[in-house]
Amino acid sequence: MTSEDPACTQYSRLPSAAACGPFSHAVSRVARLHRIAAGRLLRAIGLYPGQEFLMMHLWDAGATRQSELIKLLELDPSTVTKMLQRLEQAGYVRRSPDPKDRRASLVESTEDGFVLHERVKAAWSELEEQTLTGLDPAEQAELARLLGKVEANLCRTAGDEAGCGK
Amino acid sequence: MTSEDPACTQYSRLPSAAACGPFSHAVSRVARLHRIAAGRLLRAIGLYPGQEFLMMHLWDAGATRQSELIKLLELDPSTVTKMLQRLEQAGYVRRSPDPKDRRASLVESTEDGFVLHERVKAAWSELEEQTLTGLDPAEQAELARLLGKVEANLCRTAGDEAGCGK
DNA sequence: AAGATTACCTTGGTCGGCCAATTAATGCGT
DNA sequence: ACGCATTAATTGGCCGACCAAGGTAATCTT
Repeated sequence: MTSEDPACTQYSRLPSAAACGPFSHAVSRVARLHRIAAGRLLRAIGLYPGQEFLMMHLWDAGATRQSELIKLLELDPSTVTKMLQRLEQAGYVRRSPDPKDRRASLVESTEDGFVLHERVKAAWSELEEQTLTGLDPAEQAELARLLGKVEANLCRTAGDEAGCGK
Repeated sequence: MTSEDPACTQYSRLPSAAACGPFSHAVSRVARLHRIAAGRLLRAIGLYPGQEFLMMHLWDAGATRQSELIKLLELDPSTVTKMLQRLEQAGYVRRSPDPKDRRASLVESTEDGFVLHERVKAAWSELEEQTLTGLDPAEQAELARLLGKVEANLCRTAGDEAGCGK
């Protein structure tokens, strides 16, 4: 293990990226690391990053219309379709046609799916702890506040074209 | 300032995700929105999100060994390979065998690639502005500091297994 | 010098995510 | 009632990103 390039936190010799948009750069890096951490934790319980959100909604709300999931997760319809196909094949999810609307389909967690609930909660707690280690409550609150502002910013600029605003 | 969260984030009726890991959830959302914003800006100039980092390094440092790019970008080797294949086919990048090491290959930006430089810088400035709108300098500094801590956290937990800490 | 190890890159597979275009069902307007 | 727009979901294509395996070249070991 050579410690040649502590690539994680060296802003010393960053490329133009840092000069152009240090925050965007930081956000990208944190996002990637966070995703990796989530992926590692979720893999152990048989899910891929992204799927846990969908399952959480299902655990939370029971049978849900697919279009509702799309709105809730703010994802592309095709993304949800494929995710559901995989989750269904994995046995964590069941889809049935909505009797009220024959073009819609209702999604719900299977028994196997519910089994994951506790493990996913544990994994997320672990992830949360990994993320926030060393941040005192005041810092956490400030981070939450600032992330909220950034999210609102990005959401607004994204919203004028495609549906972010629920 | 409280949970008046406009449109995008209704923390009021969030699923278990928020209860389990509000920060992880926020990070995921910000990451996704940020990526979307970047994608929208980059698309207009012929790049996909992620490629701009690679090009920036090339513009910055000239001909670079592929393995160096992998270390710099902290990406999987196969990711870089495929990205380069696409960038090469798009005409933005040129690869040549390294005379010093016949298994390595040197990557450099083409003329067409350099043309993108200014536009990418502009796009990133725009992205940075979109991200940080409404944050005063003190908030920006605090956000940078906190993101740095989070990054270090995630980097550390990622490092004990695979290649973040090099 | 021959063999084992490591480094560099590629291929093939999987997933999340997007867009564009399609089909099917519902609803609305006249 | 009929036609037309809207909504629900799917398919196919593309890209970023990961892992697992593989092949070749350089280097270290013996």
